[in-house]
Amino acid sequence: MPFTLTTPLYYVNDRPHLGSTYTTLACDAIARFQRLQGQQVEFITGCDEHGQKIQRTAAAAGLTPQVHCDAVSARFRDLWHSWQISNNHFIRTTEPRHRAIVEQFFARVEANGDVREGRQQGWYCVACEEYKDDPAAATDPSCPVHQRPLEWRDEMNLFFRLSRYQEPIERLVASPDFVSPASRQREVQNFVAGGLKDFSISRLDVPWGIPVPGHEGHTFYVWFDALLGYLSALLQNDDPPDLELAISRGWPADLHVIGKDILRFHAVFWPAMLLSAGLELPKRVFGHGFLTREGQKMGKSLGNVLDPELLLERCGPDAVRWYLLRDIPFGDDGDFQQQRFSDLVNNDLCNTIGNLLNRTTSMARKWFDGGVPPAGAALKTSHPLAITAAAASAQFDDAMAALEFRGAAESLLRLAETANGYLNTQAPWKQMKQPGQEAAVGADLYAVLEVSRSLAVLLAPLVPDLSARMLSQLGQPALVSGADRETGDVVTTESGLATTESGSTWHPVRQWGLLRPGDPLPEPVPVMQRLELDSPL
RNA sequence: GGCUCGGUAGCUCAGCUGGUUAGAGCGUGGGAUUCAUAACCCCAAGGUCGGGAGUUCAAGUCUCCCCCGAGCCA
Repeated sequence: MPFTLTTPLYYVNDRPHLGSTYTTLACDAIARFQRLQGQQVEFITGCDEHGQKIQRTAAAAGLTPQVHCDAVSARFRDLWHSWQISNNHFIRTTEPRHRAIVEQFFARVEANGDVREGRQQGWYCVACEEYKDDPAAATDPSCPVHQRPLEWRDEMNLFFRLSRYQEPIERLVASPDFVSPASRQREVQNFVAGGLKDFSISRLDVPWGIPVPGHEGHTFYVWFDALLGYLSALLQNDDPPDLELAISRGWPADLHVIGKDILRFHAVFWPAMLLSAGLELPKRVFGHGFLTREGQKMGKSLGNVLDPELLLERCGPDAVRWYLLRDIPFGDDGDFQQQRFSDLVNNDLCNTIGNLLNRTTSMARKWFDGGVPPAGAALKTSHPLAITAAAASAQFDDAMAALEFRGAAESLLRLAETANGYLNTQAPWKQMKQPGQEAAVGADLYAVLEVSRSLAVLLAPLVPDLSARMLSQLGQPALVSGADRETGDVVTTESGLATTESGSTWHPVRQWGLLRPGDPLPEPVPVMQRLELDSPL
């Protein structure tokens, strides 16, 4: 069974922003972590492209919806590519195969008696694509989120009988692992406890949508259509658009990572839809927080949006990935602070980790004939640094499995600090000046080199590029954690080292003592450039 | 208005079922050192734990009230 993981399917109303980048980066780290452990991963992202809002946005720009969607979704695709996101699926809900999946799914739901006609009356926010029930301000209501006037709607729609699923959904959201973090779970439980009402799944007079079979004039409500994108995404390129086939490719999802604003759709509506169609439920829905910038909401009106493309260009992928994953507790809201960003990147990545590698390879080359020193006593797993490294790596795994990127990063930092401290205590540069100490110095350096290698190996899911650069400084090949893992080719490690565990690029290189004494080390080059941000991003 | 979270050093946060002088990292100040990306290592200053009352031998940690921030629902 593959590990199936999704980002939200991003709405193509606007260009990608930092929030979607954050979600996607986090998912990428998870995907890489799973792959490195030998899991086959189906990593899904894509775009949600239907709905009245898109229709209007396109019209306002003088474009047809299709042209608009093509342009914006290409932008998402390109952005993920330039961030080296390792998704192996990218679904657009305007693809023909998706339409077919939606039709098949709907047929199941309808056959199950869960579709009825009903009158939908109320104030509608096109920006939210949602009805707002706010009888209090009925005179001149506006959307609390978008601060735009609501539109009065009164039409016959198709409804999904969500109310039938009150009990199973209650049970589902009460189970401890389904919705996380815990604070969000309570939120969802309260919502469900309030009683589930049928919700409309079609719209009249919204041509930019998938027509509802057998219901002239109706198109599917964007959310109904969008959620199903997770299923159609699973189809491989040459697959016929068949729901059963899609399912066999990796359903149910192991994890939906979403922003907290769309929790209800994923934790309540979506599971009910799946139950109705007789499909398995996703195992986990994780609602992460939002990013602010220097304490303020990012928005066009404030003119303080942080453009992911610019950020990437000026700072590189590693810096941003590290900062976002390391500093913001995953699940909580976070604040992007430029000073802190550069402080943490420079401290953690350049000073603590990068410099550790740099100083150690430099000494090893200088005193041991340009290569890895004789290991001596440092080859034993009972070496203090070997013990510390093993503990750190166990902590790292636990934290990553729990989606606690921050804790994972910290375990690595502590390891690097220990190694730096070890060097300062042992002071090989002093010891080298005394006769007969080469063996002792060699062992110390070897141990620290091994710590550096461990760090490089463990960093792979969080900052794959940096990991590769570090390994290269150690004369080792990069780990393959990206979507190219999907080819199934067994990746040989390096220099004849054991590659026993099939399918895993990680376990074979996670043992202590794999560096071979005498192997040459390349000339030390800083693996991480310091961030010198003299102007605001 | 109801419900739910949070308010701990300048900043980001740890502090489990209440129990020695409240912790970490960053930032700041000082020291040591030279292998290294002005890096590393060590030390220090800095908090009446949002405010008030209560329970207790003992409260950041429990109860109540209030203030502030965020969110969900009305």
